[in-house]
Amino acid sequence: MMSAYQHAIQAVVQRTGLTAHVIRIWEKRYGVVAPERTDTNRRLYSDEQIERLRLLRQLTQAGQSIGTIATLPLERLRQIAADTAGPPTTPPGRTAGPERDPAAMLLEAGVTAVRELDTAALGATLRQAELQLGGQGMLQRFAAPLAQTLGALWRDGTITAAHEHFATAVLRAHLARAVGDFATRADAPVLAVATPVGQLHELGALLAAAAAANLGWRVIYLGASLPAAEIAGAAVQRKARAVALSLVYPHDDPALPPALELLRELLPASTALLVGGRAVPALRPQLERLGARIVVDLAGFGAQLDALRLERAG
Amino acid sequence: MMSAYQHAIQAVVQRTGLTAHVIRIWEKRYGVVAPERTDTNRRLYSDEQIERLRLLRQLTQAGQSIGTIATLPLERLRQIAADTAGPPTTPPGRTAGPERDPAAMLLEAGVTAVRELDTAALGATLRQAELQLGGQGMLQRFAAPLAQTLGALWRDGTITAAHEHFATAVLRAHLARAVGDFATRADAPVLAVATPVGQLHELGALLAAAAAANLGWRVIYLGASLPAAEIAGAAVQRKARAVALSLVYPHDDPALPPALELLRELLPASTALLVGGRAVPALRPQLERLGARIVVDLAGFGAQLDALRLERAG
DNA sequence: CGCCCAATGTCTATGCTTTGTCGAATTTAG
DNA sequence: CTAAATTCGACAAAGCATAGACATTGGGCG
Repeated sequence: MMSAYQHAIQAVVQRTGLTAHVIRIWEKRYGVVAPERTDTNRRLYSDEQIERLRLLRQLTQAGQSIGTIATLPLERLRQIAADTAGPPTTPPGRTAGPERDPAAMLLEAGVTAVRELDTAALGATLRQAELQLGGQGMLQRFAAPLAQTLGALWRDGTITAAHEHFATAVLRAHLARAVGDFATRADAPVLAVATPVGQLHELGALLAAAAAANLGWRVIYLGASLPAAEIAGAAVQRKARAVALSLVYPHDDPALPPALELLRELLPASTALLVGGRAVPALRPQLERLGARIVVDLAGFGAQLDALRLERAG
Repeated sequence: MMSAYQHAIQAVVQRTGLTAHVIRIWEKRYGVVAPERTDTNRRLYSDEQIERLRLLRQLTQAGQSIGTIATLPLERLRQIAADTAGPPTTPPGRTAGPERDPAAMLLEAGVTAVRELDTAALGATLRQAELQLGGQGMLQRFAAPLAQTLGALWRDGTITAAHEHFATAVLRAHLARAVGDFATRADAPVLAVATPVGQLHELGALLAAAAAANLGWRVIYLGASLPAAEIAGAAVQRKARAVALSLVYPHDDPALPPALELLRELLPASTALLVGGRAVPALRPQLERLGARIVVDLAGFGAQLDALRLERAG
């Protein structure tokens, strides 16, 4: 998703919740963005421009007037969004270090904060990551790798379950905030995200939830370890277009296959089933039989969501 | 930071909870603030002015008269607000609302949002509660009762586990944000919050964590279902002054008493053990023998924390 | 004790600004 | 060929500002 691929205006509409009319008039009146054009004069937006529009919408909904924020640079918008949401007392004072890869440095800082069980430091690092990398960037280049790294450190005993729980709690808070912040359009498709019974690791599910929200879906995040019937019930109640599951550990829980079976059975055929996580390879035959869509990483997940949207739209 | 950015009046309305009318009339009658103006005469407020207005609103709601505090310097307002917020915020004067209790209405809205799995609505209600009731008020009069209510509705089958998980996830995000955002002093005492193995309900623990953060503690939130050794390890690593446990369900887990025993044994004597939750009565004899401090509600929890602080300080 | 007034929040009326929406005429995609 | 995008112009809804009226409340004071 961080590709240089250019999006048509309709995609921007879906991701931002703005109408095409508003996007064009903002461009005309305030010079909000200057999209590329095709040979035939269609607008083509970059990911960065989309993020900018998304922030502008978020801020105008928070009471800022479009006329005055329209021309501010992207980082400024991110910053204003950050302290408009949070308390005014936010003096992070942290300065970016040397030149190296920002994501790598942030990761290092994150791991250190987790080792030291330092809530404030981890929170600051997350905010920093969002500021420097943007929404999707924070997810794909910071949060997801951090979760991976912590999982590895936990398995080899370098950190304890307490550290892992701690990190989960803090990450959770930030990711969940992202899910809620994206005030999407009322007609956006609905996605339910959960983890089946016995699957206690919920970071993957949260990453998926945040990524989907970022793509303009309305997300119902149900948390970890839910019975299939409950997941299906929620999905049906909200007429979800899709259900996303994260399967991480244990890989070989005997309760898992029947739960998946039951879930697919209880869901209407029009509701897609997306499954991702470290435990997926072992279940591949069953998943394919059930018609589940297998997700390999966050970028792939985004692609699947886009595809789903088109299927239904067409 | 160099936030020289100026906000439109609508943003001030959303961030202070005042109406535009009141903001203007306060300016006119008392010279509360002197916002910049645009070329077209619109008001532009700085972050500092917004903070001032927010404090003024908070104080007038606590019974102060606007006329007498309108012109006080910002420093003084902060100071008064800090004093006023000290005890459980019970505005002495105008307690009897002309309409119904605002907390009750918010609760109703919250329950409805949960029933409908509406992330945005629940988030909005939470923000509303924080604005109307203040930090501690939101916790004691909204979040805690909401958790109670949802627990009851779940036990009698009115809502499903999915609803409960959903609500937990959203509440978690908001409460955890409160934990992380509080800019606490580096010398504040440390509190570790968790739930022992087998105890999956973490809302109580989160409420405790948020309340403690609100009172100026540095909180390490470890989440649910952690082995005693892990909890103790984290507490020792960070030299926690106290460990808070929330015990809700099951009441009669046979693994619980030994876990508590072990935890107390692993913790240094200087670390207090605070225990609360619905499962506490059944364990009272053991808890008393262990010297644990029993917490009955959030207000009591706050009192215990204050006491702990004094003990060590004095 | 009762009356009046100062304090304070709410509401209306009027004139500008700002901002979102719509329609029409064309062009392009699929 | 139908659906969607583009530009341009016009329009209407909502928001903001000023001034002033009005309702309520809580004392202060005769």
